[in-house]
Amino acid sequence: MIDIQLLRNDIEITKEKLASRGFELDAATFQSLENTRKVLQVKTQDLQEKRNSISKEIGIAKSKNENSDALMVNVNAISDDLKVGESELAELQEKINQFMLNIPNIPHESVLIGKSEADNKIVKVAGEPRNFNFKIKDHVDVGAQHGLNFDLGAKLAGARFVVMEGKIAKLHRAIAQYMLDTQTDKHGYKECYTPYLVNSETLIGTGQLPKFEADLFSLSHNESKLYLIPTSEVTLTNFFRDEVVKQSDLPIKLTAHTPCFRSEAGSYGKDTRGMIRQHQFDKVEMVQIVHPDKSYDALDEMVSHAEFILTSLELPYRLLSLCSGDMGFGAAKTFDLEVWLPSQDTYREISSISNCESFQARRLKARFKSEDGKNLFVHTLNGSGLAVGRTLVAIIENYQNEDGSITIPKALVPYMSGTEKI
RNA sequence: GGAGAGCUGGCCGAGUGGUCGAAGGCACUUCCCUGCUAAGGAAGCAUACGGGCUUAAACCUGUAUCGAGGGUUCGAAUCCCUCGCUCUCCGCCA
Repeated sequence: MIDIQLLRNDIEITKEKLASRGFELDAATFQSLENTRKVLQVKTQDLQEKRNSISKEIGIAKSKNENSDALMVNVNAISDDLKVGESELAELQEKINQFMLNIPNIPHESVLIGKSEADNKIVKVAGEPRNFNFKIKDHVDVGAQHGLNFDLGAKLAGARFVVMEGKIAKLHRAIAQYMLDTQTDKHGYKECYTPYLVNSETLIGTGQLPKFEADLFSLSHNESKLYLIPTSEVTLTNFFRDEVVKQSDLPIKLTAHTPCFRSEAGSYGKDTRGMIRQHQFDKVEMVQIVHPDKSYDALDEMVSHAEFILTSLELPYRLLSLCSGDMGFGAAKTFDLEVWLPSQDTYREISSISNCESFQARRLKARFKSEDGKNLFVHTLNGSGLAVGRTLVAIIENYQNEDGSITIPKALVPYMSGTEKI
């Protein structure tokens, strides 16, 4: 959620900034809601004040055994107006709240203005795509003989699900373990295990709801509804919902390896082959909760933490700075890491690292107590470190051999019980 | 699944219809005293959102908040209903 004061004070400037990411702010609606709110709130609070003070007098009168009939008449006279005012005000505030919840974050000033991924800026290209002296296969074909089974996934659950068996399942696990160990032991994140099902408040906190319900899987439980997490950013960041942490506790760095569930509504026909786009995939997520002055340093740091995985796995990649039109709903600035996929002759996203500034914190009421005793919103950041499934794809393709075997990247050999090739 | 107990400020904990945003204690902040440490004394110390004033802050003022939501009442932390969560016992269970 953006700061409502930005709309009260500088709505035209804010509207312009939001337009750069393709969001049209309905300023007229906001201003009319806001004008009504102001009048109604003052009126209602005024009536409440009257009721409270008369009620207090009644209490005093009763305790002295004095007659309070006249006071009762007074207070009854305002009660109808008050009831109407209170309910209208509540309704109006809910409308304003919904309006605010549907506004995306404002891009940081360093973000390039652009419409789509075509306008993203390549910051860095690292590693050399390997020269193959044989006809390469994609990960589906190479993986098939190692236990990567899409037919079985489809049989059990439908399209966009996969079963891994044998060595490929072990490699998948090895990748996740390696990432988790690296982010904890080397980069100082605290390892966490979290629920895979969450309630709607949690998803509102990180911004998936109310706007992106269609992207989520959900299930009903008793009277309520639970959602499968689309990323552990959701659970890790929500640790701090309604919390005030000490300034000295910052920065807080958390990581988790979890499955992620996405309905992929609206991506029909996209990446239908292979495991680039699955309903269920594993990811090692990094989250940082930081002081507002430090969030852009933290962003750079997190990019380097994700890059380290690619570098140490010796996978060619590039780093992109996303333009305003391609960023996610809650992000003020985002870097994507893309890994080289030889079968597609291109780079594909394998990590996305965002600074949400105070956007999520405001929804979450996640604050820290500053040195002068004030409660201020923290800044929240999240990034993949990395997507496990896509890393598996990248390894299968980049490390494939002519005979169909796959060389295990050096960094993963210890996690494969010493196996150097499968 | 059955039975019971509970949920109050950063923490502990009083408060069963009225001057309660909430006693008391701990922690914390400032000051005083004490030639270290310790002890003692005074004051302050929840959050959110409005309105006023203001460049802003400070400040003044109002409203709301005692797990959440609804109800009764002139008035609810306190009474009623629904839900959530925690704990104890029983049953079942990986």
